[in-house]
Amino acid sequence: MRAPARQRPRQTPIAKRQLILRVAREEFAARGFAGTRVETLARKARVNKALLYYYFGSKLGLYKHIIHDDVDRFSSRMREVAEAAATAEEKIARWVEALATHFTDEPTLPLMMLRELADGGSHLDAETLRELTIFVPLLRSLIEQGQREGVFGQADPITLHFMLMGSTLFFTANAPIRRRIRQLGYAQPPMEIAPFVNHLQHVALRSLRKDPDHAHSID
Amino acid sequence: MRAPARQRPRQTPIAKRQLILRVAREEFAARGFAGTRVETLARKARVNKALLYYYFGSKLGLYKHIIHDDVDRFSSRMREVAEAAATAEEKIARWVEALATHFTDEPTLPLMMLRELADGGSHLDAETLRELTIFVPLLRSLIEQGQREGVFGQADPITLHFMLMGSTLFFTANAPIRRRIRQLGYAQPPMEIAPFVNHLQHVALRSLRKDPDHAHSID
DNA sequence: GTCTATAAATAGATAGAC
DNA sequence: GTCTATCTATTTATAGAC
Repeated sequence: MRAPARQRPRQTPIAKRQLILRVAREEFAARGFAGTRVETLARKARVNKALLYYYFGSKLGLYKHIIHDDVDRFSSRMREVAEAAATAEEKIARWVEALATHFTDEPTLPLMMLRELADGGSHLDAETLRELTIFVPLLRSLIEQGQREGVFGQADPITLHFMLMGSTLFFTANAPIRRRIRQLGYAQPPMEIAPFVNHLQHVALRSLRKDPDHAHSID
Repeated sequence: MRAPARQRPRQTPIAKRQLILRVAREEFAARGFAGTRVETLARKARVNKALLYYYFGSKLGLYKHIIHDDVDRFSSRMREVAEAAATAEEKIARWVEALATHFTDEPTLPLMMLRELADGGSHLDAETLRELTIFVPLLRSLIEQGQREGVFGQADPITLHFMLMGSTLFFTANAPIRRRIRQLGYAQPPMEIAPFVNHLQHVALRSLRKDPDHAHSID
């Protein structure tokens, strides 16, 4: 009778690999590529530096792996929203909601996106870049659906994309700065994202609707 | 008869200091704080590293000096826009225009802002942070002016701020990525900022106007 | 103010044992 | 797969001459 092909160590290899990825995602998001120390990743993941190189080849390889995965999950989620069965108005509202929810669920993503923006996308490979191009076409199809449904007028999907993505990125990533502004007593900026999402949905829908007179609340 | 207190070298001290600042601004914007090498700054400014430490004490001191100055100029410019003599509608349009123009005139600023966002504002001192709090009150006063003029309804200055600043930051900093998307043939995203500004102005004004029926073009 | 030279610490990465 | 030990190149920063 044959023994199992491999004996499992206390912690399975996959788990260690996943642990490295999890720790690295946090660190890269918090400190950026240049600011992250491989030594620190190894220490926090409780593995040796050499294991990290064994799995990912280099610090850069690890970084690219992470950002590719994260962008992939993000674009998949937004694609689902846009391709669901619902009215265009409903889906625009859900789109805004999904942006905010995804950034809340995966708070490292907006930070990585901001860093890539600042770096001119220098760590994004062609495939990752392709995933990032789906947002505008998805919004375009939503606008066209709304036009067919008779509720949307002419609108530019590019402006819409930059408006929704830009403001959500900004609001999400700005949270620590708002917190400090509060602590310093300079102002009382809001910390909750829900009211912001609600406002943004209304602004988006109002900018899209054909006949402003027919505007009605979405909530 | 007394000789001049100091002889001027071929290049005056101030010029060297300014040169260091100029080079450092570019480098910090392009590579971030952690990614910037003091050695590189010295080489590009054609001075010695030691001179940089003589003037600014440390790499961090230099960075803080720059971001403080840049934020200061930015907030001053936006304050001027908001406090000019004009209608609220006109000033909202100018506000959007000024955001875009300033980011175009000083392309390092949006990059620094994105990096600070990602870093949780860790390199922003209290005074710099205070300057950053003026945007929302300025927009609030613009909204109130518009209400007094009978053209604006209820609106949230915070959402407005995040929408305008966020989307302009995003569009501006995104230019290199759009360029690559073009080169790869994935899409033909626009490179010009003018149409984006125009759209954003309209969206902003439409979201602010009291009675959508009275909407009229601003151009 | 400006430089040369260098200290002292740390970086990313690899060799090789197990 | 995982580790210890280590190499080599950089990095920030300073001392001290001019």
